[in-house]
Amino acid sequence: MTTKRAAETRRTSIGAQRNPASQDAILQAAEEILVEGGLGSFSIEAVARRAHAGKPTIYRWWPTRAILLLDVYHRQKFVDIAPDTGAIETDIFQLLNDLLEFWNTGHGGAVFRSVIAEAQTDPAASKALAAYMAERYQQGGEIFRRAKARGEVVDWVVPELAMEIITSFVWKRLLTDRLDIAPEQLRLVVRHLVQGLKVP
Amino acid sequence: MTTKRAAETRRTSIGAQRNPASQDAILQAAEEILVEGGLGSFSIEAVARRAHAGKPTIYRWWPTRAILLLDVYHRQKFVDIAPDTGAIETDIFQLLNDLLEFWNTGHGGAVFRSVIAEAQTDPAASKALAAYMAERYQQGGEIFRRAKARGEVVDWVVPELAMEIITSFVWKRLLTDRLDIAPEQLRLVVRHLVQGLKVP
DNA sequence: ACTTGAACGAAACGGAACGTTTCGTTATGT
DNA sequence: ACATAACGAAACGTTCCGTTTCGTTCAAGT
Repeated sequence: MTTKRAAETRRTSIGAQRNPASQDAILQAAEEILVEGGLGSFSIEAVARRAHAGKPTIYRWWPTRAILLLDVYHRQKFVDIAPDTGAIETDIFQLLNDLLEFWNTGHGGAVFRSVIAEAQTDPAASKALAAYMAERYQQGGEIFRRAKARGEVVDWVVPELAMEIITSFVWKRLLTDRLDIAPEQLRLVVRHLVQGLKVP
Repeated sequence: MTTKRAAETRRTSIGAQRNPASQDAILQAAEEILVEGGLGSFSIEAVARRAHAGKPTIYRWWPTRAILLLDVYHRQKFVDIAPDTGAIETDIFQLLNDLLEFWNTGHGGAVFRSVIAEAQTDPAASKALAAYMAERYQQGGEIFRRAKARGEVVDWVVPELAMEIITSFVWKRLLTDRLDIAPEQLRLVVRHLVQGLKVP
């Protein structure tokens, strides 16, 4: 008997290389803690305990709390950022609807909230979040580029800016715990948002 | 000599009542720490040190960090939430412009960011923030009620919802450190936001 | 006038999480 | 075979938590 106890469950080194089992266990534990208790109960100690991992192992691969959070966040399956229904209004409705469903039903909402909160403290997290969002606007802007090509949207619309404006609303709802938006209410919101962008 | 040292600078009890001097010193120290170092360096210990106050004094009047933050926040001088220029577009432009200036030049931005971040951890802060925002939308909605009375805005516009949508954009900019919006760019944003709400 | 009681700043408490170091073990790469 | 590196566990000193204890300074009630 080489170890004192719990030898059967203890993960150990697989040599001079990263252990994927440890990586998975840590990321899963981090996500679980975040979803169950929110950012308030999220600590490296807690993650290490839950994952049965050593703190140095976590610090080796995720130097800061923010980096670990972002890694959890990026593991999430994401919704289609640029649906193509043929009309701008239904495109936006579907985009926001998918996003709300992803945040409400999955773990995405809790994790994303935490990332945003962390970005208010950690400049590195803030930068990473900004880069990510810029990419999202770029991709999502495709909705408006298509609509402009169809002649559905006026020419002064800036696709990336329009995307930012539109997603800002659900951001705020996420951060203020008011994601329970009924479909007809969401339709009204979309109307407020895109009515003025359409060609009269 | 009754005290050992620093007797000349030490605030003391003024009897069985709250000491306004201590209250001021604590709130000012809290604001300074928040502005200088952000929420990351904001702790009750740090505030007590800076204010030369005892921790029990702080905990007596501000039971939680969130309550202290909200108190600092409410001390700020606020911009006019419902300017009346006679036209919806210029009303909104002025509102957002004033808000941006307040956040950029004063301490309002840093403090408000911290309140939002704190609300992601503390449910009580979240509730207080939600109540405050609801009141703001109610007041700011006056812009749209006036515009509707003038026949400038279509009838399906919901004043409070429109206000929430419009302020969501600057919220997101505040939280992602991108408040440097040039006047002409802000004018473009306002155009995106209100063009569709106007009577054709 | 005297006593009671509450607020004040300072100091110290036990507990939790921080980020780091030390250790013995495991297994890869040379 | 041997150096190297990752692993989990344990312990380190530090910081902040929220609370308690202490001696003081006064206002309020008797």
